[in-house]
Amino acid sequence: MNLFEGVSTLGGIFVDKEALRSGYTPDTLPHREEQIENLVTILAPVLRGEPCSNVFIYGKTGTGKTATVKLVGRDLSEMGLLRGRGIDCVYMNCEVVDTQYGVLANLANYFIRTWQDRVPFTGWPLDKVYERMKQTLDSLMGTVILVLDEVDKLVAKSGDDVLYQLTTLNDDLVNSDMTLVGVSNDLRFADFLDPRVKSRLSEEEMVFPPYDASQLRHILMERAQIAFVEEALTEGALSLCSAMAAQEHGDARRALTLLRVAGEVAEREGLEIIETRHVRKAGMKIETDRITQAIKTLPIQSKLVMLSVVKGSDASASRLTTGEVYEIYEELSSALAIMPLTQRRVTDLISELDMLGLVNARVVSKGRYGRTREIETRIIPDKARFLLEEDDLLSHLAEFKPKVSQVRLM
DNA sequence: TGTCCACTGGAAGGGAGGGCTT
DNA sequence: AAGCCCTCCCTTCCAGTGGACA
Repeated sequence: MNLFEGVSTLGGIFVDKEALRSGYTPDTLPHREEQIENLVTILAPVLRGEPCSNVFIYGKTGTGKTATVKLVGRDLSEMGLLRGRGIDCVYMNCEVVDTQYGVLANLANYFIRTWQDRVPFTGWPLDKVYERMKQTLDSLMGTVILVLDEVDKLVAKSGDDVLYQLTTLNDDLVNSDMTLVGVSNDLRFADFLDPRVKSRLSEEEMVFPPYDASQLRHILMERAQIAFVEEALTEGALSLCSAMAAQEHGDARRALTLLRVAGEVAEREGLEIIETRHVRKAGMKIETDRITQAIKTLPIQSKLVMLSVVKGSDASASRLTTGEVYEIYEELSSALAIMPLTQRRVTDLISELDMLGLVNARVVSKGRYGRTREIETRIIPDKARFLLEEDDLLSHLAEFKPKVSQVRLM
């Protein structure tokens, strides 16, 4: 008997699952008509071969910023083609490309077709990369719209030098011109920029408000029609999805993921209909998957710090201070015979764990007894321990009890 | 009101690792 | 092979800080 004999050839619940994924760009974006029109007006001069203003777009995650920019970019390039104007829309996510070198090299490589001419991912001096990028763009004799998504991540990591370079690029270009579209979900981001960069980058500003529950419901309904077979989605499940996402600052991306996972859960149960319980299950599954993934992919030192927090909170009811976590960390390091990092570095790792949502760390002042951070795990300790001890190296620490926390118990 | 603790978090810089150029 | 550049991870140094306590 074949192992796949029992698997149905019919799609089950889904017709086109892609419609619920974050990379999908639909043909219409409900409740973003105003923003789309705005962006079209700003970028329209490009079609007449005139320069247009740089744009800065703000809005929380899942408010349709990226989808709007991609949709407008796609139509603009198409219209350019029809009218015989070369318009290229280059999209870059600065969470992935987060260095000056990376942005310049990727921009150049987007247009370079031959391997031997491409900019290597490291190795060249920056001015050489800039020069190659400039030449490449100039040889296009057209317009480039560069979209820098999550641009705040780029600036946080590499400063605003690259933005300055890009905003002044037009002065260096003879045959082509470039327009920058910066996208950020941090509203105060521009305040930290060099004033020259700020004024050049935000010639036009747009703000994307969060969706409310009824708007989310409408968006989900439209996508569900593409994604699911008819009648697969119940009213209750739809409402619950939009309500849950509306609670999380109106995040449409989350709502769509919730719907997709709910569909997968129902499908796995062999059902052809999605009910509210599937949405609830999906909500829990997404969160567990996120945590599992986050812990498993931590570098070893971060895992060790995380384990120190878990072992520390095992032994003590009160929250741990940075100093206590570091003492446990030192013990664990010596048990594994690895060189411990400095406390300074460990504080940074704790901040990273905090940002990943794996621990809670807040700065408190204990007056005479100093200023420190109070740290506690945000995950069920047994679950965290289980995931951490899956690491070969850390599995040796399963029975290890730190001395420090034993002292604290008395 | 001033002191002092236990850090926080910024800045600078070292060095390993990846890759290019000559 | 030597010299250079950039990024990443880390250390070292140190000014700054909130609030309990004397």
